[in-house]
Amino acid sequence: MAKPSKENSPITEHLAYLLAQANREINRQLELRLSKEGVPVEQWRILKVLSDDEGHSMGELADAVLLNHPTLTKMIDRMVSDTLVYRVQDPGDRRKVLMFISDRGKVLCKKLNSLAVDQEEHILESYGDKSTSELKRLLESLIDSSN
Amino acid sequence: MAKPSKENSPITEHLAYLLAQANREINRQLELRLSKEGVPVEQWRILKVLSDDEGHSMGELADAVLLNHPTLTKMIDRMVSDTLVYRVQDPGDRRKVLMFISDRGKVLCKKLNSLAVDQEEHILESYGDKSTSELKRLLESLIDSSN
DNA sequence: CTTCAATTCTTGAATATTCAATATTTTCAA
DNA sequence: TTGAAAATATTGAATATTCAAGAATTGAAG
Repeated sequence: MAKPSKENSPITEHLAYLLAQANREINRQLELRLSKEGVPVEQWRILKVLSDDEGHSMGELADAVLLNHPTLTKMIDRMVSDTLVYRVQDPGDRRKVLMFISDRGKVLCKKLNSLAVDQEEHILESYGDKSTSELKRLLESLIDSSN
Repeated sequence: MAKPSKENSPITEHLAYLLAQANREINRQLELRLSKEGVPVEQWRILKVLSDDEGHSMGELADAVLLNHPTLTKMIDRMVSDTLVYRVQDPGDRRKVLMFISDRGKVLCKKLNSLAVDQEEHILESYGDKSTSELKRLLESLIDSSN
């Protein structure tokens, strides 16, 4: 009898694949909702992070919203044009730029938040309360264990 | 006392964000290993799917490896140049193209599989057997419930 | 049969992302 | 204090992805 080997297990059994698939699907759904306001998911994340009015450097922000630095810079350029956010040089360390959300950005962010909440509720309905919180817990712990 | 509201929960509590973060991290690790052979994750997925020697249409393949059609076409072009895969017109429906893996592709795929297995084992070690299989189960069920 | 809509894949132009290099400022050791 | 190394953000060129349109084939209604 052949030795069972992990090496030819189908792609669909790999954790990396399942994560990619789930991420793609959930992201697609969220994108669909946010497109009502014509805003990409990444911009919503940026607005949400900046909502604390504390001023975040580009580096912090890039980490928080899961974007590479140059990609973030260019996206922020667009958002500045749209007057959703603005740059301020960090007075304490002039290498840094602090990003802030504008009033217009806050108004938009509120609308986006409620669209996102819609989605989370939709997931809760079809997937269940228990599963959702358990999945969140496991994901957090996976992320933790990867650092 | 203020009504607790989901609308200003931090981004890090959203399922969509946790999935994106976990996916990014696991994918980064996998990428790192596969880069030993100079192959992007998507190409490994393609090779793996084609490993059954059955011949898959571009549409099937695009679904299976989570890529848009035009992106897949261009990636397949590269892989054909590298003689990892080849195209055959479907005799039963000449709109379709059937993709096959070459011998060279199979050799490469084996190496990649063992790099990927390395990673899965690394995850099992740091994250645990129990958590891993429970996470996989929950992800599968989330994907199911989204269709 | 013929024609028109649907399916499948590819292409080219527009857009977005990434890599490597640059500019600026800070840190810190000598 | 000075000078070299590190940290931060941006830029420009190379690369990759996406959108919309196109070409080929099939299906199916009249």
